[in-house]
Amino acid sequence: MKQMTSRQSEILEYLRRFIGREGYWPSIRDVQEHFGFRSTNAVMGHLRALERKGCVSRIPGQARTFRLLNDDGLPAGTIETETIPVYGSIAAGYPDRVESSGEVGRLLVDIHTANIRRGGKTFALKVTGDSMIGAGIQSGDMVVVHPGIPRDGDIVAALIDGETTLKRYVHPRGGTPYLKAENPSYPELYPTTELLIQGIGRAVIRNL
Amino acid sequence: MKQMTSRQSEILEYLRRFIGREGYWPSIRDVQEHFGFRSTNAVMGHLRALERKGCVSRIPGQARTFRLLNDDGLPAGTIETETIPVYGSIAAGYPDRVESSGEVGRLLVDIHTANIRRGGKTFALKVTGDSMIGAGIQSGDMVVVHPGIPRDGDIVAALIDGETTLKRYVHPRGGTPYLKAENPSYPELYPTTELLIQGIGRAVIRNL
DNA sequence: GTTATTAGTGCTCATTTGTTCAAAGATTGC
DNA sequence: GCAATCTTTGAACAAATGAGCACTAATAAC
Repeated sequence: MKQMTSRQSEILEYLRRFIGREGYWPSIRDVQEHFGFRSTNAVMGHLRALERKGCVSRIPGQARTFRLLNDDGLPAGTIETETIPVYGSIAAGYPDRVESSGEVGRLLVDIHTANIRRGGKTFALKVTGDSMIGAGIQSGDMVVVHPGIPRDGDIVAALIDGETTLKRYVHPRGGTPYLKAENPSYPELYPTTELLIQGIGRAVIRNL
Repeated sequence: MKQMTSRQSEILEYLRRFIGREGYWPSIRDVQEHFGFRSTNAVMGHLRALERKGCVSRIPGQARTFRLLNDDGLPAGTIETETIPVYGSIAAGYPDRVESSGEVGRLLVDIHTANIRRGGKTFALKVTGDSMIGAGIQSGDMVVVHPGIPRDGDIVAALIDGETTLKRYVHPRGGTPYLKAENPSYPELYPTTELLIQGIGRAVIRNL
């Protein structure tokens, strides 16, 4: 992004605050009035400059149609976030994202914090039991889970006998994969009928 | 929120998607065109209904000025979030929120997930060491910390000898408070000169 | 049947709003 | 000093846009 004059930053900042506060964009005359200009053209000049410098984009001729752009020229103001449904337990198959059956809440986090990619069918589970205590996952913790193919050592949400459990996925070279609890008092789980991995654990969130 | 007809939900959903996709609100005629109405008044009718039912609010006579409301009648679409600075370590006193000295990143989470209140001087610490391993807090975890007065049993970020440590705060009835690690190989820490509590741990976030 | 609600058409109108032309003062760099 | 850019004024215009009136049709409620 090119160098901006102080006046131009002021205008940009006003736009940012306005949309944040009101939820819609200001009109040219809203900007004019706020800065005390006696002509709308003062605003126009600055907007042209901001557009030229790639900070803002607009739809010509249409009212209150701004877009804030960042350095890459992509729509900004939006740290990439995801709204993730939280399930207490999952019965079978992938949980339907729209359906709220068993959904006990939602969490909104940015994708870096949750360690996920966008647009996936990410979901979260509320952990019960102490089988993963050795990995620092306690009862009541929330685990963010992303569908995918697990690798040896990943913590996964797996479906065994119609119920979801959180375990470590172990896949020895040349052997068959199994599940391992991180607690000496729990046995290893070898797949009897099938081993359905619902997702790979990406993050743990705990409220203290 | 009162009962909505299916058509009204369609309109509402279109508004939601439009602002999410384009970043600005549609005009009445944008809505008209999308639904194939032959009159703008069809849209007006639905908008009046949505306003009456408290789903949407608008500024009369002004272009593209919507506000989505949720059940309480408060502006929606905005789950309350906080952008929290992450520090690797904190030297002394409260970290300056604006200053990025020692700031190693930021995380954006909704206030329920992070278990915090709005507007506070919340910050996060990247944990090093294994002194809290017994409480399920490992090296590399992020701990969200909120300033306040700790109670017995809280996990706190405390300043001891010019360095910040994460420990459990113990305050026996009638005694002096001290800090306790959740790891048998660490000793209890009794305040020698002073015990400055920088904040109370509210949440733990770990990337797997 | 009557009444109320929802869903629409068709048209007109007034205002909001973006845009343009012409011009001038201030500031900076050469 | 002079050119270039930034900043602002002032007036006028045309398109975009919300809003109102009259009327029709379907559906459900009483």
